[in-house]
Amino acid sequence: MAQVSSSNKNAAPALAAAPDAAPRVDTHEVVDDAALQGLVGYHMRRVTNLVQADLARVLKDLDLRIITMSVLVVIVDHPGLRQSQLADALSIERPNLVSILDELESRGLVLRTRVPTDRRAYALTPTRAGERLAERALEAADEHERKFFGDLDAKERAQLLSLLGRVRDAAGA
Amino acid sequence: MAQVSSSNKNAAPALAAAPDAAPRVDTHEVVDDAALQGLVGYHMRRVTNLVQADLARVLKDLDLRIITMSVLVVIVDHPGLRQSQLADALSIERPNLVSILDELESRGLVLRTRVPTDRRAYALTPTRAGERLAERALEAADEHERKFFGDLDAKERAQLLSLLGRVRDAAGA
DNA sequence: TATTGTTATACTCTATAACTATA
DNA sequence: TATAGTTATAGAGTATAACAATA
Repeated sequence: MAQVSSSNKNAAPALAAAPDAAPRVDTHEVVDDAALQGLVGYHMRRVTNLVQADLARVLKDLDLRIITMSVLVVIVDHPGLRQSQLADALSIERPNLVSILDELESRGLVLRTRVPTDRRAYALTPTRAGERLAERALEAADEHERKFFGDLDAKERAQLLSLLGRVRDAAGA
Repeated sequence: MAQVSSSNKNAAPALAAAPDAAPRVDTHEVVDDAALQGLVGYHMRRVTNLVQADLARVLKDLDLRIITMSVLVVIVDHPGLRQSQLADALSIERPNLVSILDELESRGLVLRTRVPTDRRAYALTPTRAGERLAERALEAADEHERKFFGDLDAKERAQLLSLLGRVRDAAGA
């Protein structure tokens, strides 16, 4: 499907193409990324980057990064869970959770308390401030999502989620 | 749409919920990310990460990163273009191109040659080795894409691309 | 032996300010 | 003055190996 140089509008006729004289683009014309547009993953990455950049900007007002918001919201939804459960739920590596939780704890949003029945583990619970901030963060995220997905009706949004789900399943994840 | 704690299966009846006693999850049960699943961007990011991680793994066999492959492929498709044209085509910042081109040049895949009419600029052209590697990289990327998008028929793939395009356009990009 | 949380580390991607040489 | 390429730097996300405490 994807082929190099299939899109070059300056393409010279085959006869004019000398062995080492590839058709050159003009130094001033606008150049495209057509050679990559056959790759669905390329489009997914570019659109996702746009969306994530805006979400990051929005959450900055609440002093949250995307991953920090995700962690806080899952803790509020599942108070008492262990760090390893949280890492599994978000598919992030356990080491990467540590500094995130350090920050949430030092900001008084989350508590780490020893699990009596397993003294290796910590139970994570939100404080009232953590619950309030999680709510505000989800509201901000919802408003952000309306900006990007508001043009899609319910059926189209479901279609997008369904297609994404099938791609995820194809990965064997 | 997205609401904290809407998905907690351990939710106690309202009357049993004391002010500071949130319903706790069991330390052993599997915890989900339901509190974030209302966010379409969250699904996009997770699926995109899966796809990109596999592509990165595949391209490693050719000693290419995703961004390095993208740069090489666009140069092969538009030989003679300037670095600023390339940066615009891929929506990457000019500074981030420099080390990528340094690497491609030192590996003998790309040439930087002064533009006679504008001595500030460099024209980028692929070598024969660069052309060959670009072709192999696109073949590897196509095979990788079949793994993830092969289950979708042509219509579904077009649907996915169309929906992604509308999200991109909603962003004003 | 295996698991929980931790430390240290590294790689990738992205972004911005400021410099140089040219225009 | 503006632009092309560059340097330096920083932040964010992700990943792995190895350790101490505990199971």
